[in-house]
Amino acid sequence: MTTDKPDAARPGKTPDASRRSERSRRAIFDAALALVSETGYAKTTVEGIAARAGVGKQTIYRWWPSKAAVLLDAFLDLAAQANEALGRDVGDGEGDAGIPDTGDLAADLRYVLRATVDELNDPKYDGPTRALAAEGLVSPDFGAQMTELLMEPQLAHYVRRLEAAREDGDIAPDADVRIAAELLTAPLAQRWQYRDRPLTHAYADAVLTHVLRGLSPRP
Amino acid sequence: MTTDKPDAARPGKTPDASRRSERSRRAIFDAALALVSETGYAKTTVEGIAARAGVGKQTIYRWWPSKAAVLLDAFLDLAAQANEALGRDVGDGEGDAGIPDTGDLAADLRYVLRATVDELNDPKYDGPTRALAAEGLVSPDFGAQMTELLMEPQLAHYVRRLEAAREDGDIAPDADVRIAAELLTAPLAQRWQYRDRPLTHAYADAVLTHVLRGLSPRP
Amino acid sequence: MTTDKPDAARPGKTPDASRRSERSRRAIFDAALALVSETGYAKTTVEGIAARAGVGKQTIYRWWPSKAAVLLDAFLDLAAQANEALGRDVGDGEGDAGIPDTGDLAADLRYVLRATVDELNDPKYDGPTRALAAEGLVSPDFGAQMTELLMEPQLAHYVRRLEAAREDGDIAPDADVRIAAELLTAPLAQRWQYRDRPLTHAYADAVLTHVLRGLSPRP
Amino acid sequence: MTTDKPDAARPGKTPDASRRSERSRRAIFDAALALVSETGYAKTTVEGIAARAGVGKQTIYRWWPSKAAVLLDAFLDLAAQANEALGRDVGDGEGDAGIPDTGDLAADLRYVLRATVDELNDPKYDGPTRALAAEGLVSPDFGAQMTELLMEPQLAHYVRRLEAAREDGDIAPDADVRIAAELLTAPLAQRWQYRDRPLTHAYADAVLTHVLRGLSPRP
DNA sequence: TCATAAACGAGACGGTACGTCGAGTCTTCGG
DNA sequence: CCGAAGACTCGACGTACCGTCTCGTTTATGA
Repeated sequence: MTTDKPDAARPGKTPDASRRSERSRRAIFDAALALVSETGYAKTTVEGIAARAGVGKQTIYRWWPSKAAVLLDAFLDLAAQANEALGRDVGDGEGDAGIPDTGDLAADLRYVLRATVDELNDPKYDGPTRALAAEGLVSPDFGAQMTELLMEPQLAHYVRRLEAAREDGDIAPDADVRIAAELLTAPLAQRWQYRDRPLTHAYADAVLTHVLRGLSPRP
Repeated sequence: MTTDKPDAARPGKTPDASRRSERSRRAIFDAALALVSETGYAKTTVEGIAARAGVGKQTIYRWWPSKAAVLLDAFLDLAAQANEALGRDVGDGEGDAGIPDTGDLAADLRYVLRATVDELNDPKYDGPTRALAAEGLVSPDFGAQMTELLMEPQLAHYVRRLEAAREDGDIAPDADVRIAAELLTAPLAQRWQYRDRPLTHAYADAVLTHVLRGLSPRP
Repeated sequence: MTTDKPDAARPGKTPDASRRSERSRRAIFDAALALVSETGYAKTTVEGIAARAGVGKQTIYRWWPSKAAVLLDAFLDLAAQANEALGRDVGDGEGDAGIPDTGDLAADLRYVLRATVDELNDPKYDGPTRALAAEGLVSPDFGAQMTELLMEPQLAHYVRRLEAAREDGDIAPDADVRIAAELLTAPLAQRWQYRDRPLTHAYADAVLTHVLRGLSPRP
Repeated sequence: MTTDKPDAARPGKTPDASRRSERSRRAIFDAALALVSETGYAKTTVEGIAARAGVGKQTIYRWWPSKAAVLLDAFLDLAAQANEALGRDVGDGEGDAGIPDTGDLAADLRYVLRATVDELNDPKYDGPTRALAAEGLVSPDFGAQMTELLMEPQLAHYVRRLEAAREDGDIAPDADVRIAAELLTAPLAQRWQYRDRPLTHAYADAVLTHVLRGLSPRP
């Protein structure tokens, strides 16, 4: 779930992960998220995180290669905690619970899309999310990690639910579920990114309606 | 077309735009774009741009408030040049030509979507575009400017073409053309951003197909 | 007189000395000397000097290669000022005034040796002098500079005065004036260095007596 | 002979000296001397010594308060070994053997002064000696220890030999033997320190000649 | 047509943060 | 149960850029 695997990834001496201070790790995550929320990503410095966490700078550089990596880990940790709190921690600990399948495709998707909207609007997530997205846009390696750890798992849930729907005959047999998933999520992300129009439940519902219309089986 | 309007916007003494050196302006744009392409946005510095352009640092700070603003202007300038080269410089110089209306909605949209794909895949645009998007994600003011100057005009073209189609009866009268426009462009942007799947003409066509199916008038 | 000649000595870009801020230079000297006196050399940091002088660290590193070099310059400056204050600024500005020649060798030497004792006992000079001597002991290049700029000129004065005395027949014609000069100064320096016995005028006089006895012309 | 007496000197828990590893002690001395000789005092670090000695850092800090103290001990140990090798280890283990008294004062002094010159020129001793002297110059406590343990015993030998000579009538009865001792040793130390002129047997002989001339009894 | 005021190149300045190094302390584990 | 190993906090290092501020040097009107 985490990214701090310097085992073989980074050059130089490899620190002994078994001796790592969990106390410091937590403090660093808390400090990083707090600072990004309070002052924005650009003004958040490694030095600041260390000071706020009551930790030596070296303890950060020992375990992460960059500010962005710290934040990604902190964010993943946050997400993991959230899932755990939901009592839905299933399977291999990968966390996310998937999309419910009540038999009513529209209702199920509406539920998760609205949840996504709420999350994107939550200031607690907004700052860090923007920071990560920005970093991922600009640095390919980091972006690859984000896509793999955050984005694709998310899309996979949609794909699975849509596949189930296709088997149930709820959507056209020739529909491309991957594309359908992207049609559902991308517009929300774009509104969030552009910031010029409100990102609301109503908007999510409208997107859903249009997409489902295109997926419905022909008579 | 450009953003350098310190006339009333910035505090302090206003430089006399009429005496501005066009030579320096061009050199700064070229240097900025080159450096972003070559070394990435993060490693591009104002000092570096100035050195490469053979220009004093102050000449940059005199006309732009930040590295991002320079790049945005450089990018807009690049786009303007591209449009001019196409011989389509119409109207007030806003440049973009809009979406052709041949009567065949699918064909028209396919054309522009494919062009968008090509542009996103062009390394000349990729670096600066990512840099700008990243900056916009993280700094609201800058993002607002980007949305207003780059994104919304783009979406507006889709909206206009789709409205025309609706009047022609090519799509359902109750379709929300704004949402339709977002459904068309957002998935492409997302693929470009995620970087884990190829962004191809075929993909654009598939997205188009799915969206149009949802828009088609009911019999 | 000063050491800051990066013209050809240091690698990288050479700063333009003509644009140098005299204000900063003075502030750095003052801060450096004050800190060394107050807290000792080891606890004096470049960062501390910069802060105390109200100067950016880079402004120090731009002009000096190390803490020790700053201090050497500060010290030379101090000495130059002292000489200037004495109204004895003669010749090429090298400052030092030489040893008086009243015709009475013993009296002349006693005068300067006692002055040296006073200087070594002056807390204002003690700290910086020890710091410089320590640095010179350990780093050959720096030591060479010190010897050349501080020590040898000093010895040269004694040598000149002794040569005059030899010509006057005040000391044996076969006496080695260089060695005599070293015999006069080295014991004082050693007492100062060892710190376990007081360095007094009486001591200087006693050394002088013994040395002169060895130099006196045989009857 | 050694300095490691944390018994009452240092705060905190006193380690049990009886269980101390002689193996580690030796390894630390060897490593310290080797590193100082090879890379200089400033670049020698406690971490480096520990690594080279195959010893934990704590094992050094348990027994010595500072890098300089380690080196002083190592140096004293080296000197003790040298004396032992000469088979002259007499008395309380203080080591040094004193100056021979063959009846020929000049010859005896020449012998030890030349030996001193050789020692100062020996690269094995040069590095550590400079390091210790530098530290002693700058930190009074350490300097006091050095003076007491290294310098004064040395001078005492000269004083004793000169007193014997005075009793034998070889030098003037009113000569100050302490000052004479300093006149003999200080110039050598100074040449070694200044490094700009060769420190040779001839130089030692010349110093000796001048000093003895001053000491000789008046006819 | 030239005087003069501006924009310009250059780059030193006071700062902030970087990423690294070592000091000295504290904890864990193996012989 | 000592000692190697090494992670920890702390603080300074020397570097890179930031954005501001002079410096002469063009340059391009407008008197």
